[in-house]
Amino acid sequence: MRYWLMKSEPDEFSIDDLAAAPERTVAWFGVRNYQARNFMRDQMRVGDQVFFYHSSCPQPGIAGVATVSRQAYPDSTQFEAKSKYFDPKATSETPRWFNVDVKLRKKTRLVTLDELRTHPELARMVILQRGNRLSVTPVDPVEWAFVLGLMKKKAA
DNA sequence: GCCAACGTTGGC
DNA sequence: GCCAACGTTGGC
Repeated sequence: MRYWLMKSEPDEFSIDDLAAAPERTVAWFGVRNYQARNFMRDQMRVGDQVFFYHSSCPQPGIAGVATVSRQAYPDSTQFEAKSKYFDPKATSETPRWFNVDVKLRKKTRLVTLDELRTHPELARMVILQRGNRLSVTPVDPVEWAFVLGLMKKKAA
């Protein structure tokens, strides 16, 4: 089993939206970056654990824990001409973009980006590296456990 | 709204 | 296959 961090802009889709979704599950469509796609398509398996991260918002940070509930399959929005995720080069025979389904396990307190940065144990987290823009990144098991510990504490 | 970082595109 | 131009991300 692997650990991941997945970014979402709360204006688009927040942890509360996930909590309110049917089955507390959502198709993680719209990823249009090859590296992120490859993580989803080639490495994510049902049962993998996911940090749900709020980006591009006043308080960026990890807002909850989710799990991969369905293995990668073609992202349907790539075929929808009116979608902003439409890809004219994709066909149903040779889809280009894939997504997994993600199910909420629990909303947690917001562990902010600022707070993550204060811990030397997390200095190597991909999300904390300068210039990092990947929306799907692997999380080291030791880092995962450390962040879970932070979630149980009060905000710093 | 700025801008650093980085991915993609397309001319050659 | 190089690389300049352009687009996007995302923290600040």
